[in-house]
Amino acid sequence: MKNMNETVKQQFGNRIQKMRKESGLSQEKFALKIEMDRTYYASVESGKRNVSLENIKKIADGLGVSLSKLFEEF
Amino acid sequence: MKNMNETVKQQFGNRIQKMRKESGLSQEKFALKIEMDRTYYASVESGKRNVSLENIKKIADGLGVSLSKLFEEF
DNA sequence: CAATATTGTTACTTATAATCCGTTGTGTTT
DNA sequence: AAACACAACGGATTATAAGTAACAATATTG
Repeated sequence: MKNMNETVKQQFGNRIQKMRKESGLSQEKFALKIEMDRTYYASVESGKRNVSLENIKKIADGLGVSLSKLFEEF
Repeated sequence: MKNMNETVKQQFGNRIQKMRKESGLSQEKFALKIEMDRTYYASVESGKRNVSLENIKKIADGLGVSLSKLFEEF
């Protein structure tokens, strides 16, 4: 089993950071794209936020992936 | 595309309701199992709540499925 | 080096998620 | 009918997610 010691918040943050980087956008550009505050998005990426379903959806949409894709290794 | 007019909250509520019913547990029994308030869980199922990642995870665990499975049609 | 872009963090307010109490309605079983 | 199980709803309170601002720290580029 992977990521046994990581919280789901940290797993989620790591996952979206990886995908955002692959998209070539900075945190700021990405946050702007999905109409989310840059510092808030940064704290989500760093695993500090217990983000809600609607914001999870916003992020998935911004990354251009489905929720199942976003969570595929969870 | 399915569920074009449904909000993600409604989709999520419908999805977990279907899976919870398949498990044979009542809302109350399931809520007790995952240590969540019965009335709160009911409102999540009815699509009224913007539930957070940690509670999404709790529900997935209670249903015995991964997050990717939970979101597989999203 | 300086200048710029990008990310990190702290602290704060406000919006709302989450919890808790009860009540109401509906179906079904006896 | 009563008794029971289950689900839907309301209101009030508490906990915390969401959103914002200022500034620090760390790359990256010229």
